[in-house]
Amino acid sequence: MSDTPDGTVVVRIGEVEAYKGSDDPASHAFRGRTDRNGSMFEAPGTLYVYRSYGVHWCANVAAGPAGTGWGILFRGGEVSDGKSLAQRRRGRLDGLTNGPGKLTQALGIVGDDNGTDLLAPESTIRLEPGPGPELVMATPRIGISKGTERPWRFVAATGLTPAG
DNA sequence: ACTAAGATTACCT
DNA sequence: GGTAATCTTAGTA
Repeated sequence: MSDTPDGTVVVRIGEVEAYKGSDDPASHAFRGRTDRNGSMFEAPGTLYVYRSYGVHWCANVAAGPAGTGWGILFRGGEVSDGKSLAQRRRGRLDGLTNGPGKLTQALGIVGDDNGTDLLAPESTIRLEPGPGPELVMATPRIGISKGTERPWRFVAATGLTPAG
């Protein structure tokens, strides 16, 4: 209910995927640093934004020591504040953050935001700590053809396991 | 220089 | 279930 008046969208991230740089054939950083993936090689906390399928923006955070190219892709979450702004950005009322491109659009992140320090208090785009999930489910990552044997997609859950 | 393949989404039948 | 949209990198010539 408490939409922030200054136009802020807050999302509780509930689904991520890990990409381990040169050790991970599914990673954009597997073959080393390029113009596109450079920010993933910066200090941990640096935002890496890439154009997906030539159409959507997807957002990651550099998550390893500088130079490693390790990163975390934000895939989904729940809007906890600023829902009306997220709806306006998405152009619809539902399905606001259930996918990497959708989540990024709901947060208003675009290519120009690539390289932002998500841990700096003055950044307009920030990553902040919050209460952890009750349960984390690990599954293979979505939409990749290599490295599928690694269960590096992590989904927040509560209550009982899928098996019951 | 040219072609193929993507860490996806929305809209069509 | 199928497909268009259309940017970047890698592989081939």
